[in-house]
Amino acid sequence: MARRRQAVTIRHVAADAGVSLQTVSRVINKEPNVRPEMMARVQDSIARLGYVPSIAAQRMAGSRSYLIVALNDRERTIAGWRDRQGTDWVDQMLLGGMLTCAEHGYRMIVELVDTHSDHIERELLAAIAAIQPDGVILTPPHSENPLITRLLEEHRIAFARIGSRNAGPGFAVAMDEAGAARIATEHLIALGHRRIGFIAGPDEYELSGWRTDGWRTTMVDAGLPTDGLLAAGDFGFASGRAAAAALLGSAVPPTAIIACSDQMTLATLELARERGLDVPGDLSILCFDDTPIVRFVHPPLTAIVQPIAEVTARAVEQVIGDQSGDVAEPIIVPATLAVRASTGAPRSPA
Amino acid sequence: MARRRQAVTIRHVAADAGVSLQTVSRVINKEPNVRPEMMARVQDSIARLGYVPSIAAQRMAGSRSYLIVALNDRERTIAGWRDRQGTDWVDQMLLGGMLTCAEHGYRMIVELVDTHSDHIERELLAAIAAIQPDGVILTPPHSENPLITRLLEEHRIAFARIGSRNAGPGFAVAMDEAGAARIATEHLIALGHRRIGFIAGPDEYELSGWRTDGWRTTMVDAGLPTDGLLAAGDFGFASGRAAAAALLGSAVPPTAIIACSDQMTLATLELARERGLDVPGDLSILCFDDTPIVRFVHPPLTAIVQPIAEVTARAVEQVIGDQSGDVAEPIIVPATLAVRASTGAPRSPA
DNA sequence: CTGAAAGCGCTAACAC
DNA sequence: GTGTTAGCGCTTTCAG
Repeated sequence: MARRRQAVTIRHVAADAGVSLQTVSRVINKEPNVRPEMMARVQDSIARLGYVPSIAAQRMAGSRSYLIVALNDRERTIAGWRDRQGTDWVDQMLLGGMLTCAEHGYRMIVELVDTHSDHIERELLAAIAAIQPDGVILTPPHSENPLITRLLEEHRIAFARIGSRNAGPGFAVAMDEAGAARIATEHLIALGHRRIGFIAGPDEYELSGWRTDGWRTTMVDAGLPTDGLLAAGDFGFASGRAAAAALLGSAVPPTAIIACSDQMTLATLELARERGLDVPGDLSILCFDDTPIVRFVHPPLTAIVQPIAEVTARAVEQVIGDQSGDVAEPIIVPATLAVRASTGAPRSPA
Repeated sequence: MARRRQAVTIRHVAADAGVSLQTVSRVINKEPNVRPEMMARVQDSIARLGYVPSIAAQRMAGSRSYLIVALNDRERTIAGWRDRQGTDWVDQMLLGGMLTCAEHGYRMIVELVDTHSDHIERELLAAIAAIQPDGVILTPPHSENPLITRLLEEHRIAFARIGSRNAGPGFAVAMDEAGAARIATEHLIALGHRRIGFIAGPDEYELSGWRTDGWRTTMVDAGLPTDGLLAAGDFGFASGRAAAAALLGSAVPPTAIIACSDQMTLATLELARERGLDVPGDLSILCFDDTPIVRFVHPPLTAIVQPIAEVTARAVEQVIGDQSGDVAEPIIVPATLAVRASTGAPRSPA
């Protein structure tokens, strides 16, 4: 390795433009109180010399590091990568996060830490000490981890909690779960369905409740029944099968089912197929997560598209723009619906 | 934002342990010539105080930045994320890259730059100046971009070229394309196929040639014919369809086809289906890329699994360990085969 | 509005 | 073996 030194530093620029270091610094940081004429001269030198400030030096001198850390759960993230099921949560996070960071001259560093671990505080502190990020983006399940949020708060590092709506330290940025459930339900109602089943997620996740509420409210608003149309799962395949079996086994089974995870939806599809139900003729199926697997199955599933990229982008904006102090309202980003072949009008009007 | 300062610095540690800054520095950097007793004392202080060196300060003082930049093509990467086809190239890169970096106390920063752009040099220089990475991992198509490799070489930054085998500056780390083609071909031969078609990629990509060679050599070694069994595509769906049509339209059509991209393979599958060919009964199909889409299609496709994570891990190791000077041989990582339902014994022995 | 001085946390080079 | 000195590139004071 070469002993590397900055090729062109602020000193070169200052010399070239015939001004002091300080003036160059002011121009770089877009500070006021610089004559346009000076500014132009300095910027010209910067461009000509191809000068770019060293973030290490900037950080050292007490300014920003222009680094944002995206904190992901180690176990979960690695498992997702190893399984290769095509889940692109991280990719969408990068899409929204990196590009937004870049727009503001920042960079994003992905950091994996164990949520369960008792030394999570040490891990986080080490990352903060080493990187000295200007902000941190928390992803589930870190977003709700008080050990983490407290630490960040104490260290006065701006952070956002993705998937969280609770007020509290840091910015909460989440998808509109209830709204998504409403969109899904309304889509089915518009197709003519009246008995719409809902396979909810586990209670541990707050979002499960929001989604269920969204479905229920929409049904009630439309004057439709909800009794016997709600079943709970744990996001896993087996639980989805059981829930679907319960719904389809009732006296007057639903003509459509919304399931809150791709696995539960696939389970529902499998069960429907086994029972000789045509999809969507006999049963419309709607998935609450637009993973690739959901698109390549037959028929391709109508699905709620989670705006991960958008949510992350908003989170980054908040963190970068942090005019700290004001307790911001949670930011809620709307979801959209990808209509595919698994939903259609019920064959026999219910 | 708080004006943040390092909570606990090398100075605190030195004071706590009652030694000089330099001694602490030596311990941190595992330098020799420190008495075990001193070392223990310092390490105790470090642990107790929870000290972690600031990479900014380390870098400033002329040491390493412990940062590795993974340079990806902007357009391509973003398109992949937006399309959401489930391609997990980036994820696999992160899996291999981040974990290997972490093992060595490094961190990986993903950087997107435009290959086509004429200001690519400026973009790269800006990234280098800002981040001052200790190494760079080049991914296709950057790996073969002389503008990039020359720049890196001039700046004496260690780098690896993923997917490249040419000697030259930087470390070349690639999948064993020929070996993969051999594995694929041998798998089909073992099943009893004698007429095995091959849909190659475009010539612009060197790997196309390596794969074709692997197939041809294996066929010849087995005493099997290759005439009329090779067709070329451009990795896209349409070209794959045309190539498959050409192969299947010949006087004695192949009983198996290997296609060099998922799109071309899917095109082959579609064509087979349209022609009423049973897969794998009438036609075995093997894909040269194990993307999620390939796994969820019916039947799931037997596919070559590209060891992206492993390749990236090796690339990072090379870059970090860079004992520069020695022109290292290209590192070739073997591929594996995921056997699924799209390949089987030919119905009628050819 | 601009400049000069001091120092961020750490390591290289040199003393002892 | 260990400590001391000087500075990395930049921004923060504080003067002019």
